[in-house]
Amino acid sequence: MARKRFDDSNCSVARALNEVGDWWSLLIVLQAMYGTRRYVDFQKELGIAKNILCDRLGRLVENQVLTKVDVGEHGCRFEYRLTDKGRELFPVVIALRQWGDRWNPAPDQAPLDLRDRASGRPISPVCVRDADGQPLTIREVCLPGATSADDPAADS
Amino acid sequence: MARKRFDDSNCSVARALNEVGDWWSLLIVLQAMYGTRRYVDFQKELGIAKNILCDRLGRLVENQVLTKVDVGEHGCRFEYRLTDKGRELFPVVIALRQWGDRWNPAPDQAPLDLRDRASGRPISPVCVRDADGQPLTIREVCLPGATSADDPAADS
DNA sequence: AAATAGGGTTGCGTTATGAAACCAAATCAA
DNA sequence: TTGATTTGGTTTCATAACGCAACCCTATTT
Repeated sequence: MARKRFDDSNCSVARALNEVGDWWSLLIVLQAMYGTRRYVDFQKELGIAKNILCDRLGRLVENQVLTKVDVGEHGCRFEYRLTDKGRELFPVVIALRQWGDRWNPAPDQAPLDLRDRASGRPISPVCVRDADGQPLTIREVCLPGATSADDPAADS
Repeated sequence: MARKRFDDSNCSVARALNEVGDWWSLLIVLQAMYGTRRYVDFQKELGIAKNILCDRLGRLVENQVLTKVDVGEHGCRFEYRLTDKGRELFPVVIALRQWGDRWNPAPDQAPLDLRDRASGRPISPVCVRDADGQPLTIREVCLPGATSADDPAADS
């Protein structure tokens, strides 16, 4: 009946998706990372329905991904700002962006490249690394959650 | 009316979410990374409704995240296997898992730790790195998609 | 031939989403 | 001081998605 939630799942991915796993939440976080803070700006940038935006902002605040701050300006009374928790979604968002750019490139534009503010050089692809910083593929990692002895990476 | 899709969005995150941004798709990919390949096993492990599972598997195959392989075994005629595209969601899934473990730890169990299969040592936290491999926070990265000059990382 | 298992599809009721209308507080303009 | 604007919502309602159970078809065992 009700959409399944994963609050009590023993899988941390499921618990994470419970907070930012719907269509809009992660896009709101992304937009916040781009600097958007105000309700109307989220609405304009994302083209999201107002009621859905209210719901998602409220839920993100509730889950402490955003904080709602009263700034007493003209008709701009609140700002939604990333918390540390929200800010730490940065690798998730960037990994997703890189994946999207790699496998579903926009037909008419170059992928946006992110650069180190200090050096101006492009950032590296986000990847899983071992303790020494060497990149690891899925084949080289033990996945304790695995339910079979099969190689999860095989495709033939 | 219709749920919004982002096929033609100029944002690669939105395009990525279009393929794996719903409640179930990324969990199916995760389960596939754990080694699950068969329809019934996905259903058992995830507790997902059969019609939804059909829809999601079909969509993931359509988007070339999984391939459907006919293996002529007893009552186990198909396997769904990760493609290269699907396998490259590894950093996304791991980053999300680490975020979930850090900010929403399961009350009754230790976070599953992933280890380098070769050395047996735990993997590093997934993070965004500069060209030299040094970790970068959001404050140290230029975000060309930014719509304002505000510091997106500020929380006060 | 009958039972079983895998892999679905179909109905049906509940929930979520999207668009537009409406509402209320605070500010700005006249 | 009155009225128009802006921000940040809530309400209403139609449509789409989800969850569950029941059913179906094929292939394989027994």
